[in-house]
Amino acid sequence: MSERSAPTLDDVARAAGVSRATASRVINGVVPVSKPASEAVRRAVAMLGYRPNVAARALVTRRVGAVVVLVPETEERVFSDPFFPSAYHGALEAFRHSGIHVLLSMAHPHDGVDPMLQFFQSDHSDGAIVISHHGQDFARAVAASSRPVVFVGNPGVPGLAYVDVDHVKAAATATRHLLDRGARTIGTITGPMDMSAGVERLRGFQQALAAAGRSGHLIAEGDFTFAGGDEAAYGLLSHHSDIDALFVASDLMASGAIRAAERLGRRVPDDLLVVGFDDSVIARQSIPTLTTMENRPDVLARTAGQMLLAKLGGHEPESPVILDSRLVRRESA
Amino acid sequence: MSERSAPTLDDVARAAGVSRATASRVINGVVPVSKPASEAVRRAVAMLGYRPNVAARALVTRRVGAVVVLVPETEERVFSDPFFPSAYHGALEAFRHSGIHVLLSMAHPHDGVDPMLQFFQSDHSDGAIVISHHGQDFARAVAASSRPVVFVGNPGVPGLAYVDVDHVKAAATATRHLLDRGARTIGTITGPMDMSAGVERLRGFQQALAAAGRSGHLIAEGDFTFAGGDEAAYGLLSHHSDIDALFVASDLMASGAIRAAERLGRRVPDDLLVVGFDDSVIARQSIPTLTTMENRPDVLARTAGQMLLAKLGGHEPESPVILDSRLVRRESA
DNA sequence: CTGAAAGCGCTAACAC
DNA sequence: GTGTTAGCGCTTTCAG
Repeated sequence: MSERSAPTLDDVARAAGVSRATASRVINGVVPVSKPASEAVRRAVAMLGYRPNVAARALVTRRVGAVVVLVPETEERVFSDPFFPSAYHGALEAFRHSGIHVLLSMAHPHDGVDPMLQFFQSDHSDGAIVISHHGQDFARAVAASSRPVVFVGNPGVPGLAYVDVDHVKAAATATRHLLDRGARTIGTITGPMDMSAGVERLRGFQQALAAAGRSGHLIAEGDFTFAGGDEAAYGLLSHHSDIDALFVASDLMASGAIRAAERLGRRVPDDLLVVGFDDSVIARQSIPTLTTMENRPDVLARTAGQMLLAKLGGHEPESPVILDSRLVRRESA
Repeated sequence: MSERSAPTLDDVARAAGVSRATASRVINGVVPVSKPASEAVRRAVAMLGYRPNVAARALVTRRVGAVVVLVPETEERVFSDPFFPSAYHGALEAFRHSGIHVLLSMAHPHDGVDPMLQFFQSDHSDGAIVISHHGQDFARAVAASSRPVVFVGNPGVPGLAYVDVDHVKAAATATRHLLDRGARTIGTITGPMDMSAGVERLRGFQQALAAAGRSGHLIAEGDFTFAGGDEAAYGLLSHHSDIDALFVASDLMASGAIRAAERLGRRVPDDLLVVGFDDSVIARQSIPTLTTMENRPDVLARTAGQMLLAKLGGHEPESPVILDSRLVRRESA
């Protein structure tokens, strides 16, 4: 309520009996400054309760001290798939001792990604990590900014930095596991076809099947949600009663698929083997527990954060960074 | 990559053949400006791809165009209780057509609330909505800022604006419902005792019991998490086998309590009546479905947002705003 | 090691 | 209606 405006650097300098330049130096820890001067400034800062004005500072340094995690998915989805909290956590970790804040921005159910884009392009942040983008438009729009961006997942646009999992290989591993378990007719519930993770996991599935001399045409497209997995599996299983195994491109969808199977009177794993993807908490909570491919959103995002940090420091990180995945065996297959 | 720095207002003005002031006027939609001038400016903006520099603007207007939702809980909790997404959604709605961005900030599991506080006090935002604070320190610290703040839930500090539910009344309603259903021995799992919602719901419980001539001493403190509800209920029920009804201060805890009851061989609602609080998605998904007290985090946060908007506009909103709650009957009681 | 001075890009009086 | 002129609070050459 005290309407006397906040103390400025000038006030501090005056109170400390030094120039504004010197005060600035000690506050920013810039090297050459004498002990008495720096102590006087420190005292003045404490006494006045001085806080640097970020706008003024940003105006000259072109740095605001914050980065943003851009998730072009609706809040509803962000809050319902454990992938995102984990990823956000990883991002937070990367910037933990950097003095840089990590903001989170998601799409509005009605307004879509425009506000996010606008926020980012208004230079409220020094850079961005993009997680779970669809298509290439968003990637392009984000990359058009003058600030550095790192993607989690291949943006499909040359020259943009990203971290990713080897989805093709991971999906092939999952599919081979199903074959090894004696599956004869394997279907898949894919991720969205406008996401590289969706497309590549499908490709891995098909490659593994082709390598085994099988055809991989039992495909239903999902959207990485529980309901989407349920629906896709229901359609696939009711049209193809001979399917005895399913590779599902995410755990959340896999648990939806299991529910669909139950509705159709098929038990997992007895009548139907299921392998998911992500090894998220859902895989452990599901009944039966899910055999799945490891995926570490926290590591992905942390790595992306480190790459972004490098870029902010003027270095160009190696890109892409591709993480490996391994099979986690549980009850469902 | 183009290293030529971004166009400034000066560039726009020059390209449009007007002064910087006029350019600024049309960009900000300030009234008096001639048609030809405004069109020339608009063209120049489009041609140059001009974007206002928010730092420079903020420096003079003292407005950054963003508010923040401060949730002093760990990300883990924020992402696991449906209360928060709903609240965030409400906040978003309030600012939807205001041109003001709504950021989300939560506590770090290790670093606690300090980074949040620092972020807010660094004036990265124009104001804040605080949701789910514990104790009074956080409220005080936030309120010490020069920017407006509105709380969801009574901050317990005089003079601070807030929206809340009438927890006492709601808890009493829930408890009376249990009595009406013939419960003889009613226990409660409370929220944290450092939160007003926790304290007041307990008070309502006790008042209702006292009014009915019963004693309300069967109390276990919970922490609004699933595991906390499970644990608290387990302890309470195993020490007091005569308990035949439970008022649980949140749905998430109530579903934990049901799990505990099952472990103790008691079925809900046959052996044990349970009333939750929040009417969240959990109440509908739970088995059995939960009888609960309505609570609308989205409405609470939207209202808080409207109040904050009023404050930003220089008006002082009426405070507190107290919302009513009603019983939602389902299977558990 | 320190101070003086020049802006960063923008808005807001204030004149015209 | 429009241009001129001050700054907003800070960092950063550049001299000393």
